[in-house]
Amino acid sequence: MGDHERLGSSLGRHMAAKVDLTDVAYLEQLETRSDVDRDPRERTIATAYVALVSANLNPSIPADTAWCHVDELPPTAFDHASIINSGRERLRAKLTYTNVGYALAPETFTIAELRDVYVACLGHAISATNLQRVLLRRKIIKATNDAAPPPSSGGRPATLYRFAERTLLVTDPFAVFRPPRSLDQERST
Amino acid sequence: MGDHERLGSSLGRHMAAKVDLTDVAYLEQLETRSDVDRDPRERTIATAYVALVSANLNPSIPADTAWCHVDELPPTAFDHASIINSGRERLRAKLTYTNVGYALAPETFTIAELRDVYVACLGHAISATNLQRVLLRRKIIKATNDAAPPPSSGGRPATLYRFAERTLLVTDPFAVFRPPRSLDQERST
DNA sequence: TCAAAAGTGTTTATAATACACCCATGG
DNA sequence: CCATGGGTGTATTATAAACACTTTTGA
Repeated sequence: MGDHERLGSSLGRHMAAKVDLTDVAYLEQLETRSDVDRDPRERTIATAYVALVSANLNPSIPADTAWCHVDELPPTAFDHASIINSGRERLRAKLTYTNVGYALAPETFTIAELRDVYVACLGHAISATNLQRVLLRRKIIKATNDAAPPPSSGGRPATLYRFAERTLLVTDPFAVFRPPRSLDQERST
Repeated sequence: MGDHERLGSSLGRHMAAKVDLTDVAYLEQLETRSDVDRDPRERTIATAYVALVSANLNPSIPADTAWCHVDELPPTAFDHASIINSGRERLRAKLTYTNVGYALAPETFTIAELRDVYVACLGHAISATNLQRVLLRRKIIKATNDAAPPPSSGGRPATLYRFAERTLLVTDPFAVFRPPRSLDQERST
């Protein structure tokens, strides 16, 4: 890292240089690991980040690098597996109470495509029907006037949707212990 | 920090030495700040932690240190205000989906006492009635057979409660996008 | 006209909030 | 017996999951 650089921007520079990942749509610091023996060769401290890129991009990567499905990761050195797991948990949580999905989806997409992205992140099946309802109710996505052509096997054309905002918004801040509804809010309902 | 020490244990050592805070019930890493000019004197990187202690403790602290209500903090140097705010948000969120309150409450307590702790953390009013219901339903707290004596002004004695577990448990992992209920789980209901 | 895929209508379940009311105590 | 707080019963509201059914397309 350069002496006059922040950790985040340093990371962006390295990713662009090494793996051609110039279109990181969302970057979030995960955690700093300081275990004395995380690397047996020498004392290191590592600050990990989560970087999200659109699922339709396929940036060229060097021969010693590869894309992996989280459930099929090769064995990793040191505490890397634990860090990856921690990152996935963070993403899983954020998908449920923010609009962070915008960073994983292309500009426009069908609900089925978005469902696949969510399934990959969450690790369990979810229905396109309910995904659509939830995201529409929260006004996280909205329908465009376009539709995707059906596959050659036939089928109804799928409406294309887009994310309403492409910056992080917390849409469900209070799961419980909500502050009492103020009179202002009551009037607006 | 010692060369052979983790960040967390180093922190514990410093807090015990400087502010007599030996009974930290919960410690969690918050974030690492690396802004180039966070300290104008020299380039520093700071990893911040959130430490929770029981609200009934009142450890002795040196003259240059003081307990402050979050809403009445004195002006702070560098990016400290922003870090403190970030820590409070973290605590607020964790109180809503984990049992982390155990780290802020004494062994036994009345619902009214616990309510005051929650109010201080969340920053808005919550009713003792609803707090009790939610925490009981989630099995985060349970009633003891004891009761606290009423104040001299009279009143019904308050049941004393305790936290069921005193280690971190995530009680509400899936706000939405829950995995489909398996047949196993269905049988057990 | 049938299969495939998308989307809607409607029911059900769950969890939290709101609030009226009852209980137990000290003076 | 009344003021003071604690606690319970119950209605309301909000949100999401489940699933049957309808729509729109290609062959």
